[in-house]
Amino acid sequence: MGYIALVAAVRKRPAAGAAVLREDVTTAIRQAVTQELAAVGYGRLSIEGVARRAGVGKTAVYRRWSSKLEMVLEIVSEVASQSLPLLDTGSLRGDIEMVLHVVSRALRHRLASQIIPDLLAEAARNPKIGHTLQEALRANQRQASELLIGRAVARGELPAGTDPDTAVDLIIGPIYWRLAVARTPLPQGYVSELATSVAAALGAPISQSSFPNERTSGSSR
Amino acid sequence: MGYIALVAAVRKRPAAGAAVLREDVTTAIRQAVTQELAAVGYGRLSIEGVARRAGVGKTAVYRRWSSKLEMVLEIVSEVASQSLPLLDTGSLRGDIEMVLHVVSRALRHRLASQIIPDLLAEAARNPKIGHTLQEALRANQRQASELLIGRAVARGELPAGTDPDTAVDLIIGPIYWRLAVARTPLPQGYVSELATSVAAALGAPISQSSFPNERTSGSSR
DNA sequence: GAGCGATGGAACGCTACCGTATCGACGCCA
DNA sequence: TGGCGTCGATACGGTAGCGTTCCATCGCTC
Repeated sequence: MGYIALVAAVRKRPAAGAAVLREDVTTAIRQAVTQELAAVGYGRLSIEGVARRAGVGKTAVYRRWSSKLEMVLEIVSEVASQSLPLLDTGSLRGDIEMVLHVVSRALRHRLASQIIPDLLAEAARNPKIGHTLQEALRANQRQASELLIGRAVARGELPAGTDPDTAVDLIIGPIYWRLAVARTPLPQGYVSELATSVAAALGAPISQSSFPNERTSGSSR
Repeated sequence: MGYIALVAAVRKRPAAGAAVLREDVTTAIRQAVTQELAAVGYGRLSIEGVARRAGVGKTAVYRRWSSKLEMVLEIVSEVASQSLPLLDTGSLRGDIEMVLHVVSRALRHRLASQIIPDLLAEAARNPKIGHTLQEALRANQRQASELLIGRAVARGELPAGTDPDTAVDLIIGPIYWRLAVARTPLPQGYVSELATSVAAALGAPISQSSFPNERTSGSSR
């Protein structure tokens, strides 16, 4: 079924035979899955519920995916693996603000802001989900972070040793907390100010500790 | 039943009559709830599962709470509403590092790191849970933030207008993202460095509009 | 010492889903 | 044009949890 679903997703028809999975049914199911995920979460999501919401028979679902896990993984990983563009704005602060805008727009969408935390929580207890999200999101993220930081280093805005993982924490953490966890509305100018703060945070690691503190021993690069 | 549960929770005995809710049974149920929450999440948590895990009859559970929602709310809000001490370390950076240590220790506990994101995700779709967590966590948080920032302002480390909510985002966001979302292990010295970065972030908000981009490297202290 | 009432256990009828099977209808492909 | 295979529908037996009820037991309070 992984095969069949793939074929449908890619919008090609099977080479031989006839009578083909209908594209519109597949689309309806996909939509229903995302809506059900937002409404009841992964834990409570049921095949019957999805079929009901999509207005199709259970058969149509089982013909495409063999289990709820497989179905959800295929659908969300497709959405999650899109990479963001990452234009070069000319400054670290500008780059960060751009990323924050993109992320905040995404997290303000009702479906996304319910589905993402739910799946991340589920990932903590289901290794397969964890692995898939890891692949889809983290790799992407790290790549983006390295690009963004590489630029800043080239510009002389950051020291060469800056850790991309920590940078992701500093950039994504606050906006994610605000929108997906605390769910507090953003005041005017919030993203812009946050960008400034985060840029300052990245620009001033280690530098000021007057104590004999340990340094980051791990993660080279 | 709220009454009976309350009585048991407060560890007082009913004034009249006899034959009382057993404290050890109540404790066993509480433990089972937290374990079930971590294992399967709120969405899949079932009364039967809790009773099974606690080694008690369903009856014992229903005698204390009338529904899974009420049960979970009572149990988690009790745990969540404890406030952290917040010693004055003498500097903003020190205060932040202390908070980060406390938070990171809490989030590294297996149960907490699974239950908290799960409940927060659930809160996004269940108003009662959202409200309870809001009460238990956010109020506490804001108070702590105001205290911490008030001190820094008094020391002259921060300008007077600093927004406590944004401060929470900057302080909690990165460590929460790291531990509860990305679930990446912390390298040596991470918390200390993060504290420095966050202090720098807090020290340089808004400045972007008025001042020509000061880089906070040697500013504080 | 008496009895109230909580205890675990078992069973109740009920609902929701599971995953599978079978049906006639019909559209697409060879 | 023929037939393959998907379509929605419906039904299947099975599992799980719901919330309630009844039970004999036994510890605590008076």
